[in-house]
Formats: sequence, structure tokens, C-alpha cells
Amino acid sequence: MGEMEVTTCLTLKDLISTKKPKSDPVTDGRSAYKENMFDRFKISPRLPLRSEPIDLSKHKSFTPERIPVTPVKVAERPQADPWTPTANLKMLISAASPEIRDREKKKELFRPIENNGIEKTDTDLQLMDCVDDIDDLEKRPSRKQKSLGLLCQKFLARYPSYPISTEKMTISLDEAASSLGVERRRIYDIVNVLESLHLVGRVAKNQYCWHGQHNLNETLSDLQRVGEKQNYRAQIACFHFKDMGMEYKCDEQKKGCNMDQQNTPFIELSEADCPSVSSSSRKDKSLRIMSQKFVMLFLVSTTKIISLEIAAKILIEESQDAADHSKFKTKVRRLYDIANVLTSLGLIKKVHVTDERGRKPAFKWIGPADFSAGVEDQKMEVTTTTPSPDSKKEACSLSPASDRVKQRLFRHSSFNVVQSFTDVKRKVCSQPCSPQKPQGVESSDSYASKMAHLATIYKQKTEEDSKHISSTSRNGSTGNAALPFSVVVPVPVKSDYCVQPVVHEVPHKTIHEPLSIVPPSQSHEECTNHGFVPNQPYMYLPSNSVIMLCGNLSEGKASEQLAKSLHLVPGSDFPTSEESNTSKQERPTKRQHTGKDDAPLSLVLPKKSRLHDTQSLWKTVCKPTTPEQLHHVSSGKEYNTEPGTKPNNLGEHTEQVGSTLLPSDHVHVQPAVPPQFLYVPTTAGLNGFNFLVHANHSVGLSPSQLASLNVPYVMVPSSALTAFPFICSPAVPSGANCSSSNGGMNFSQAGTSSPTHLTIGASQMAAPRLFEAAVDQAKNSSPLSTSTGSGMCGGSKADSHDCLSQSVHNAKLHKSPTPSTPKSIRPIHKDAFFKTPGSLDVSSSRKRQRTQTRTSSSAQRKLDIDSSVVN
DNA sequence: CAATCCCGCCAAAGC
DNA sequence: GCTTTGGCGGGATTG
Repeated sequence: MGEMEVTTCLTLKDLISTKKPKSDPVTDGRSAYKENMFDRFKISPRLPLRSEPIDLSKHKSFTPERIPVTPVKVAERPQADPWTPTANLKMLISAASPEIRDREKKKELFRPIENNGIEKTDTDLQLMDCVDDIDDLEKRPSRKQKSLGLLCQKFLARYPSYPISTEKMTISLDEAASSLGVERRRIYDIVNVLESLHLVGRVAKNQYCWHGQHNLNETLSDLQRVGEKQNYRAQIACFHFKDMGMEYKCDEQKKGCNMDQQNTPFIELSEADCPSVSSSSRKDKSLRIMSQKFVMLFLVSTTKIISLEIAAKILIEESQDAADHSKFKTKVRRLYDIANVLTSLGLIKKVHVTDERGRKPAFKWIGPADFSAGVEDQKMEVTTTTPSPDSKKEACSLSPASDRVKQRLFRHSSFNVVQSFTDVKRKVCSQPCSPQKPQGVESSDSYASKMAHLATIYKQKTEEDSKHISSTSRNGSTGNAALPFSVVVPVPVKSDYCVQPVVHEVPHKTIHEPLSIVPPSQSHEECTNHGFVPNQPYMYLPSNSVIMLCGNLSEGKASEQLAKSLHLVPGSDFPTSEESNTSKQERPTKRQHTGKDDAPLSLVLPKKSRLHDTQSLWKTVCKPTTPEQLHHVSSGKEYNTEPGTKPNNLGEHTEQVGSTLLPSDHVHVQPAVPPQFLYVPTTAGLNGFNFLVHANHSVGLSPSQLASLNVPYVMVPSSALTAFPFICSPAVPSGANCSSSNGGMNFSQAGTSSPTHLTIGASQMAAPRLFEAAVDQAKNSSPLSTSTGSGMCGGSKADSHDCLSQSVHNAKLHKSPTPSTPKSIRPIHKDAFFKTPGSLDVSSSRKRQRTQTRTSSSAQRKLDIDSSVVN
């Protein structure tokens, strides 16, 4: 069957477009289109229609990816996996990047060619066929659908992140190109970057071998080392200063650095899974080198955020001082290319930094950052390669084998405390803020670094207020302020207090990375975007603060006490619902942090009556947070974009998403019972850990509660609490719009590279959702519906019981600081969801003709992707 | 208009 | 001479 189809396909292809006449692009109709399958279809619209059904049937012939065979082999082997809509759905979902998905939902539901069209099902495809040709004519695939990032994802999906050592996967460029339906040139782009990280190795011409991420950490470690050597950090700082208009001693700095290796030699990977032909011989390999340098910048950066501009400048200067504009532009283009691949790998993510000159594109490192610890523990995607489903769920981030057992035990309340604590502790220990520097070293400028982070955050938040920001940022551009723990807690909607967000709220719609607080007053859309329940205020509790959250305490006293020990900010500044978007008055708060780590907390006391919205009344104590920490919050937003997807995936890939969310049933922080928790930050001297303590009763939570919390905590006698400043918050309002009944608690731990975060949600957000529903939500921002799926909870619903385990998993996913973020998840999915693509084009693959490659039809692409879906 | 970055020309590197 | 690589930058898309 498959063969017939293949044949048919080939025939079609031939008919549609044979080799594109290189010499005669014009005749081709448009040189620009020759490579694009879609475009070809445009030329002959009818053909695609027929091909689609065929393609679908082809899927069946693919084997599950897990099999350690080369793609080619796999292709040859007939696959019996039933092609189910569900599988397709999963595949599509996982295939598409979050952003793309999000956008696509809105605009390109019917793109016939690409796989990202999540919304499509087999049926849909069938139905659409008739429309396709028409659509094809007017709707050409979005640029995004052709993006390198997406392509890279597809590419990565074909191979396991952690291939079994024995399996040697070879990558044929031709095959890859044809199966992915792109020209080879694009494959080179991807492979070059991957090679720079040693994820692949060049074996021979047209032939690469897949290493996977086994050695990623080693590679990164090496890069980091080299980066240090290159003194990139100083250069970064230098440019920062320059950008700020401060004439820094850049030159000296630069000179100081050993530029000995003007051209950093391509770092060869020691590991020789495959007889890697030296790639260093190549004269340029600039993309590879650039990629490595780019990564180095991140690794040495204390903030882990590198703006494209700076990266480009540094890279240019290194190569040569001729930094003309055109060169810069080209460099930036290349950086985008690289960044796309790295993003697909889940190593970085796009963010924006704002300085006096405005918003600038930048990327944030979200991959592993600590290489001092055992490499094994640092694997980015533990689950992806884990063969057994069980292991996937249970595997822990740190030491899969041993921890797995613990994890299970962990579920039992009796073990929870100890276990969880232990795990967290280890984790924290292994995740210093800054990989290369021990805490001691870093402590010296930790404050500065914090400030730097702050500055960044602020910038992001308030683009308008560049000046203030700039001043702040100058304090220190180098420190890393990662804190061990941070907590995001839902704030009672009807509190009498208001929260003074540390960071400005993001204007509606604008998606900025870190988000400290989501005011209740915000539009539903806003709330949901951040992964929180609409109308449900959340506050971010920095790790360095000691906070007591109580339900029915006497606010007055609490406030007073807090005021004394904390920095008090007049409530007037607090952004109300209408102000939330525009508020930029936070400055005072930020500035307050002049001291050391124990920067004063800012508190907004009961706000004025001016708040017309009762909801907006709430209070919190906040302290500046690091981008990473905030990121956690923001991640919810991203997640939200595709809420529907999680549930589906969850069953199999609980580790990813669900981990952050604790099902309501298990959450014992119920609104009904005024929760009183003491948050004990690291600074409190508790071994760098933060604890959440149920403060209400001296001893706090019941065993069951503890179990459900699944967070490290200590029971502290109430008497002991007096020493700490605390805040009281009113009982949770009766019904947050969402599933009010449950106080949802989200517990997520950041990856190794970032501080651990705790997220506690007052309301249960996770509700199983159908994919379609999700899509719909995206379109019509229905508050309620959205809320359901919002945020990290997305996956939680899957299995509430596993919340604990999930969180653990999540933690293990350390790879990305933002576990809940789709992106971070993405990588994980890929392996699990994607099978090795069978190659229809086996025969064709053999051919080296570009024509052939280019000819691959969109249908084929779809098929390829789909094939991976199975299972 | 700025940010992105796709596309594919075309030249160097290999064979 | 042909193929493989991949630098490079025009210019289309997006935001």
C-alpha cells in the first residue's frame, strides 16, 4: 500500500515539478517559489488535493521513533501503527511551536501544506481538500510555517534526544531535506548549529551522525570555559556600558581578554560516537563558530540574557573590527538563524530588553547552566529518551534511577517532607545562580546582579520609563541574582489590600517576559495570558523575604509589623485595574533596594478607596525578582496559548506540563479555610531553602496537606513566627470565576539552571480540554474558558494523583527554567511524540539530486510529520 | 518602520 | 566538471 502511494506521490511530484531548471528560473514562474512545495501547488493547484489522501495513508507505514534505526531503515520497515486522529493531533501539536500554534489558530487554520496546522484532523484534511486548492491560491503558507525554527523542530523530532549509545543514527542531508520538504540549504543551517553543540557530527559528505544530547552538557561546559577565557563577560559588560552611553573602558577590557584565539577554534567533541570527520578543516564554518560563540555569551553571562545587538557586535569585532552596518545586519541575520535553532532546542528563548533606546530583541538562556555537577544529572530532557513510559513519569531530574524510587515514595505523605526537601536541596545546590561561580564568589556582586536583573525586568515592563531603568541597570550588569526559591501565590480577589507589584504590569496584549503580579483587575485576557485565572490575583514572593500569608489575621497588626520590617509603600501607587496597564510608578519600589540581598520589601498597604473594583483589593509583599523567577509566572501565558494541547499530551508526558500543577483535589490551600502560610526565604538562614509553612496552626498542615503541598517546608511554632514580618491576606474570596472550589496549587521547580519556583494557585485552573476547545479559546478570548486552561495548570488535570510526581518530573526537566513553558516542553515532546519518520522518499532520498529534494511535496511533509506522531 | 529571517544565488571546498 | 557546503544579503513578512 505504502509503496503504491509513494509511487503515486512521486508521479505527482514529477508532474508538478520536476527538477527546477536552475538555468531558467524565470520560466519556472518565479525563482523564489521553486523550492517551495506549496508554491508549486499554486502552479498546479489540483494536484495537491489528490495527494493529500494518499499521504495520510502513507503514515501507517512509519515506525515508531524509538527504534534505534536510521531514518532510512525505518522508512523501509512497514509500520503498522494505526493512524488515529488523536495521534495526529498530538503530533501536530507537538510539532508546532507554541507561538506558531497560537498565531495559526487565529489566522491560518487551513494551510494545506504544513504540519503545524494543529487544528486539522484527518477528517478535516479530507474535507478541506476541496478547499485547499482555492486556499492555496490565496493563502500561502505563513512565513512562520517555513521558519527555520519550526523546521528545526521537525528535524529534531526525528531523532531521540538521548539515543541509546548503541544506536547510531545517521543523518542523510538529502533525506532530511526531502522528508522535511525543504531545500538542503536549510538543513545545513540547522545541522551546522547542531554540530556546533555536538548534537550531531559530521561523518562524511552528506552524512551526519546523531549524537543527541548526551554530551550536551559537556559541550556547554567546554563552551563556557572557552567563553570565560575569551572574557566574553567583560565584553558584554563593555557593550552594556556603551549602550548606556557610558564610556567604559571597553578597550582595556577587551585587551585584557585573551583574544589570542582570534578565531575560536571549533570545539571538537571528544566523544566519537561516529568517526567524526574533523570539521575544523573547513575554513569558515562561520555559522558553527558563530553559534558556539553565541552560546558562549550566554554561558558566561550572568544574566543569561544576551541581546542580539550585543552578540552581533561582539561577534563582529572578533572577526574583524570592520563593523560596518551591512556586516552588522548580516550578522544579525545569522544570529537569528542560530537563535531559531537554539530555541528549537530549548536552550534559549526570545525575550526583550529595554533600555534607554527602547526595546531590543534578546535571547535568554534557558538551558542547563550548571556544569559543575554531574553531567548526567544535567540532561535537559530526561524523559524524551526514556524508553519506558514508567520511567518517563517517574524519572527524576537529578538521578533518574535512585530518585525514581524516591519519587514514588514521595507520593506518600510520610515521605514527602523528607524526600522533597532532600530533592530540592540537591537541586538547589546544583543550581547556583551562575554556573561558573560558586556562591561565595558571586555573593560579592550578587546585589549588583540582582539589580541588573531588575533593571532588565523593569525595562521590559515599562518601556516608557527608560531613564529610570537605565539608572538602575547601571548598578551592575554582571551579577546573577537567581534566588533559590520564589513563590507565586494567588491573592484573594476580595482582599482589603492591594498588591504593590514589584514589576510593572505588562500592558494588555503586550507579552513581556517576566511578570510578577497579575492584578485581579486585569482583563481576563491578560490574566489568562499569563496562565492565571482571570480575576485571580497572584503575587510573587521573592525568596529573600519572609512572608506570612494568613487568612483571618488581624490585618492591622500584620500590616504594622510588616511596615516596620519591610519597606512600606503607600497604597496610592498601586495600580488599580485601570492603572495596571499603565502604571509605571513602581520606581520607588525598585529603588529602594539599595542594600544587600536583604533588600527591603515593598508593601502596599490597604489601598485607597479609589479602587472602584473590589477585586483589586489585595495586598502582597514583593521584592524584586530575577527575570528567571518572574519568568516562571510569565510562562503561564505561553502555556496558555495552547491549553488544549496539554491534556492530550499529559497522559504520556506528564513530566512536562502537568508537573506544575497540582490538582485541586489535592490542594489543601483552600480558600474556604483561610490559608496561612509562612514563606521562609533562603536568607532566613535555612540552608538556602525556602519553606512554606502553614502558619495558621503552629504545626500547620495535616499530613495529607503536606503531602499534597509537596513542597519543602518546615513546621515552625507560631511563637517563632513572631520574629518575622508577615502579611495577612484575607480569606480567599468565594468564587474566583474559575473552578472556585479548589485552591489550586502549582508547584513547579525550575530547571537546574534557574532558581526553583513555587507557584501556588488559589484556584484550580486545570481543566481538561479538548483541543478544539483550546483553539476556540484562542480565538475568542472567553474569559472563563480561557481561565480553565490558563497557565501551567494546563496539563494538571490529566492526573491529579500524579501531581507530586509531576512536579518532580518537572523539576527534573530542569533544562528550562520555565517548566511550564511550552517551549521548554517542546523538546521533550519531540522524542516522545515523534517517531522516526518513515521515509516515503526512500528511493528518492538516495538520489542526491536537489531536484528531488525540492520536489518533495507538501503532502509528503505532512506525512512525515504525521508519521512521527504515532504512538 | 523595525524586527525577523526566508530564499536561493553563487562561490569555495571537495572529489 | 560536478557536487557539496554554506556565506551572504536582498527583500518579503510580521509586528
